[in-house]
Amino acid sequence: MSYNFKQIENKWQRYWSDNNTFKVNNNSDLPKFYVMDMFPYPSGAGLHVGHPLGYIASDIFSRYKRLKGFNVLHPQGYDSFGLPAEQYAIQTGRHPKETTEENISRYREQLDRLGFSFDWSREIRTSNKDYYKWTQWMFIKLYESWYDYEKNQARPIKELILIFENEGNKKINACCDDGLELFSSKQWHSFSEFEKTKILLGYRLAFLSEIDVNWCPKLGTVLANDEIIDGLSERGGHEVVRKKMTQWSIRISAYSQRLLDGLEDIDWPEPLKEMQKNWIGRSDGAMVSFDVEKFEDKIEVFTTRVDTIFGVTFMTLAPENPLVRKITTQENMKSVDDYIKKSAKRTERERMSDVKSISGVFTGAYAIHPFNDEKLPIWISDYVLAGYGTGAVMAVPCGDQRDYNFAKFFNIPIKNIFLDKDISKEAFGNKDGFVLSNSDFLDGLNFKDGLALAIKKLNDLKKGVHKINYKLRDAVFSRQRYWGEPFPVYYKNDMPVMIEKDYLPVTLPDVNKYLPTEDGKPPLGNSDEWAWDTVKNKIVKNSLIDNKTVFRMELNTMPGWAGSSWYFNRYMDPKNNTNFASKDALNYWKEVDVYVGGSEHATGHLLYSRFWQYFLYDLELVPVKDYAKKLINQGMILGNSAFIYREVGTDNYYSKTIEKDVKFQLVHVDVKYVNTNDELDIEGLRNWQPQFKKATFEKKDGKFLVKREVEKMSKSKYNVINPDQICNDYGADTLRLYEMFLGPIEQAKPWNTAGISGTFSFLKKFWNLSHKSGELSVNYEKPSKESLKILHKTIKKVEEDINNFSFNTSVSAFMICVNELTSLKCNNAEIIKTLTVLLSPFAPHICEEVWSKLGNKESITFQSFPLFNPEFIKESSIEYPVSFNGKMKFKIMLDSSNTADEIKTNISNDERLEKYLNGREIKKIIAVPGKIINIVC
RNA sequence: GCUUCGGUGGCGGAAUUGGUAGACGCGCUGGAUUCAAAAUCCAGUUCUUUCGAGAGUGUGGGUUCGAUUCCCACCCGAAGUACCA
Repeated sequence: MSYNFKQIENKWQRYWSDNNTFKVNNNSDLPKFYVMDMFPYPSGAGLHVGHPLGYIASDIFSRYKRLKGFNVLHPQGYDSFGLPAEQYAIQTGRHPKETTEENISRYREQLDRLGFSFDWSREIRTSNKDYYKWTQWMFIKLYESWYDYEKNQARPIKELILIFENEGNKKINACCDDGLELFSSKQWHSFSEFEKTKILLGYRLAFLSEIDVNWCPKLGTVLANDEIIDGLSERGGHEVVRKKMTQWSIRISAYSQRLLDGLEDIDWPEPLKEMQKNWIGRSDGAMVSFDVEKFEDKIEVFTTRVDTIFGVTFMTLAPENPLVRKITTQENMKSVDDYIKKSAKRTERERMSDVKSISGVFTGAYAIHPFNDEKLPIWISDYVLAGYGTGAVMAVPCGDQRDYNFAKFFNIPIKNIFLDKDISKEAFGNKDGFVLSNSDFLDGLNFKDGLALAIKKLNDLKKGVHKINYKLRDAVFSRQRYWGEPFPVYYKNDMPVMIEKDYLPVTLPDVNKYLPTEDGKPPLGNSDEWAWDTVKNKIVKNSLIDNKTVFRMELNTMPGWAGSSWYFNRYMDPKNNTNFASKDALNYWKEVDVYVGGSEHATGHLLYSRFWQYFLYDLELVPVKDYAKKLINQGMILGNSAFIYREVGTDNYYSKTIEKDVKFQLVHVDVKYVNTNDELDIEGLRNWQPQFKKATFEKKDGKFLVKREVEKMSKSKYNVINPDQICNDYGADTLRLYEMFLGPIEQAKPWNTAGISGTFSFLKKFWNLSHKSGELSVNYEKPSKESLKILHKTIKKVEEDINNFSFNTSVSAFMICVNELTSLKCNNAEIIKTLTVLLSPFAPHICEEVWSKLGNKESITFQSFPLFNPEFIKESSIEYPVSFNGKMKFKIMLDSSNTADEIKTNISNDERLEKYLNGREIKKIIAVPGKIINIVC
């Protein structure tokens, strides 16, 4: 029997599990190395071949680092709270906990078949109460902290209270923008407890406030900005509308600048950093204050172009701006009111899809230009966003295309402040290549100087300041869902109170149904045991609420990103019950050295978790600021979908490229009924779905061909390839190698099962190096020079490639190596032993088998990675290509130790030179030792 | 629109600081083995060709003895983002 992958893989998977081979200790003299994958959400569909791509890469790297003598932490867990389990619960009434557990065990089975070296003793699940106890604890920490903009870090709220008691909030507010009303220390002391609580909420990092949220009626919950794609919910693609609600938020905006700066210190993919930069959206500009005629109120605007301030001809407010109703004149009230109502009704999606049409109304009020006291009409329009800046803009039609279009549409004057620039057709929006004119004291200046002078003058008048604005919004932290972490919060006089740490976790109550209550409360409102007894310090029946000792609990739960924002710290010490991780464990493992996962989390998890770690770092709860030094984004493996042509309204299907004068529509068919030549198994299809049972299929030239298209791999597209199937047919080692061989790890690439035979036969050839007719057959003599050369060439290449995460080229290197050794008929034990260790990170099962057959008792896991010896690949003579003017003509054998001059002398003596010179004169000979000779003529 | 990444055979993809373009694998063609098939092995496989050679890495230009690689302009594709003032 030759290479029996089934038996081998079973044997070694059992061996690793029985011997706890991959269990890792927190106490070790070895240097540490931490390799982590983004933990999966255990969905009901199970894994397809795309999922393990990143896990295979990280596993190869982990196994490589073990061979290199590191103490490697390579854990895995589950992000097990989330929407799909809850949607399923709504449909079936089954507890999400049950279905989640089933999904997890299916995931585990699939993962185990691939031979990963995870330390499963450290498994974590975000939905376990021992885990979310600490998520709740950290939420309390966020609640009990405020952001000190002067020191630029989070500090305990107790210290803020001390400051308020001593000096009020004057100094604090001076350095932050969303400052609240000023009060003195005396006033602070005079406030009631209720008022104090309310004021403090304005400073806490976790706070409760009434805000505009993205409400998804279909899902019955709010969503964060990153959970909305194209104005529709990421999950399910439902409509999202704006709505005012009282919600928990996290003050991530306080960390905008640090999150931006921190990108410099981490080795993350450039495109991903770019996405985070855009999301944070820093823009440097000024805050300008415009007086409003006949009112005390001022309009604050944010602008990046103060230099164009003399080009302002009107002001525009967002319809939601609270000032609008106040300043609108009587005769304009009706049209303004109608406009506000109309735009409030529009969904985000409508607003977005309707970018081009111009709309707005005049309020009848006027603002006053800060420098020349000109009257500027105040308009409202929904091209101004309430959520960005101050929800108001100073409109400069000559310099901004939107303002320009608006002015043209409503016949508002356009003033040209750019010297000799034509603005009759469009605005001049460039920041360079112009000189200001018509601009009073700014005349003759360029962008940079104009900007500086305008800000200075505004400063003098106390009408404007330099200001940096960020797009990054505070993150909404409440979800109206069941399957998430409950808040450790109860309400006393409608003000939130945190449940003390000693009584955590606050466990999720059971409910009889998972939908919102009749009166629209979140699902937790269905529980009749969700009240907090402040005497017994435990959850009690709702009927006991008396608002004296028993209080109502928070009904919302936390969002999916809560649990995933800190899980990398928990792996270090996952069973700790007195702390989220011990100081010793945190100090030993510090941070993740290599983090592998998809770039789709760029502006979600990967931003939130950075923020969360900064916060923990500020409170000195973790020893490092950045939790992941290096990040690798694995690309998606795409499916190769199959379609057949159906005549619209009939059950007639046609082969591809058939010519028929009828209307076709494309119908997905399961790829398992299509062979590698794109031919459809019609009989199989008939049994697949009833609609095909009696359908007619018209072939072309005796064949029924499908149309192929590359799409995302998904159950609904019937293009899913299951890794279990591949493991059955070819084995896990082949699958691992093939997934790596497909192409660069970070690139998206289509799956094509046909190509897998290449890696499969590679493993068979590797097996046959040491086996003859099923028996071990090796020689123990001294290895030949040639075989050593092949081996060391491979060691060098493979090690370089692993360090560059270029696994596709290292698989190629192995193939070349085995092919060459095979043609040498090399079955030398020493060579095979070394090669086996080298290959073991990629194909661990077969390597363990060969390794043990060669007489080794220990697992190959902790052997030493082979040392590359350059002596073996040294060549005394090399074939040099000789080219004329860069065109290769012939080859010449020369000594590799020759200097450039010696090479030149040698080439001059070669008789072939004459022939190729063909009478031309040599101008120059370029020789690079070991590489190339070029003759310029 | 903006930002980022990419464009190389029939296909997936290689190519160190600019130095033999197409490694490796799939597919295809021919051959060996076989009663036959599968499996395996060997040879070939960018295109054109008068078999000398010529052209060739999205297009056009530039730098260089020499460009897939560097520079400029453009075309196409993917991802992200968007009335962001």
